Amino acid sequence: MGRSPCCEKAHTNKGAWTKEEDERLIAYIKAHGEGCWRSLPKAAGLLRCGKSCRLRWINYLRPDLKRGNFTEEEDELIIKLHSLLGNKWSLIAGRLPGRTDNEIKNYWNTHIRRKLINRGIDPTTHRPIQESSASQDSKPIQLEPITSNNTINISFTSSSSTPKVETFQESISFPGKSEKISMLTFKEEKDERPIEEKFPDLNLELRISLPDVADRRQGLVGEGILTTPRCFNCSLGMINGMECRCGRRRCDVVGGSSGSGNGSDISNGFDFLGLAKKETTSLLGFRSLEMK
DNA sequence: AAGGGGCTCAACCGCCACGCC
DNA sequence: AGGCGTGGCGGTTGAGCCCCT
Repeated sequence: MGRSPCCEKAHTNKGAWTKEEDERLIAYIKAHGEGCWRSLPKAAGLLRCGKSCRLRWINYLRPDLKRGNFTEEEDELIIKLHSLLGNKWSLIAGRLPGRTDNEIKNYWNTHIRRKLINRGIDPTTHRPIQESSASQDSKPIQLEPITSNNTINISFTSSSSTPKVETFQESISFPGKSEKISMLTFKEEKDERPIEEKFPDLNLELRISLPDVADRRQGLVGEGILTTPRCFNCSLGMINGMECRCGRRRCDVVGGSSGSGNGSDISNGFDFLGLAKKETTSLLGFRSLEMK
């Protein structure tokens, strides 16, 4: 027995959305809010799968989407975030207001990959292509916090291993935001041991200062998409937990983020990538930072 | 003008995580 | 604890467009 289909495929439309379908979906979400995607198509009078409705809304119809070309700043930010996170498109999208994971994924595959290859950089490993293909002897790793306001601190410390390293300091700025990531990168020298073995008591900590979300929230309220301003945690997608300060809950959410709960609140010590879903600590799960 | 190849990006598919019962 | 339903994510596909010959 295979998996049961997510919806009754025999009675659903597929392929490109028509203008009328778009209008129906927008009207329904404006009236009733996002969420409960499975029942939405029927309620909205759409012959579409709930997933398809969700995708259409998130990737195309949301009012806070930024259409148009990526800027050079956004390019560089995507590259740096990708070097840090790998193909975690939703996390990357969470740091680019108005951009969707699908959009960034497409843009990466069509533009940035080629751009990096032209620069002689392997788009997967972010290392020079010759070096990358020759060996796996150096891994870019971020370490040691650079603490100040408006800065993401990324710590990577080990008390028991002291590899010989070259260090680089790098900053990632966020377009239209005051925050930036500062990090040091080091290259290890010919150490073939797996990362867990090299850093047995690995301590990963990600924090970020309060991003400026007022403009986005204001826009949604102005559009009539949000009935009340959401608390910061809700605006980051952390809608369903103790973090919520405005009482909003899943299915009570109207409009909002791409659904990828990213971001942080430095005052509470949330992980800036929204990776610690259950445990609201600032420590990241190791799986979330797995290196590809 | 035609057609073939490459590119773009919206949409789909399958899997996984999480919450609820 | 485990099954089920649902939402979310990343990889892939394919229609439409563009450019070159």
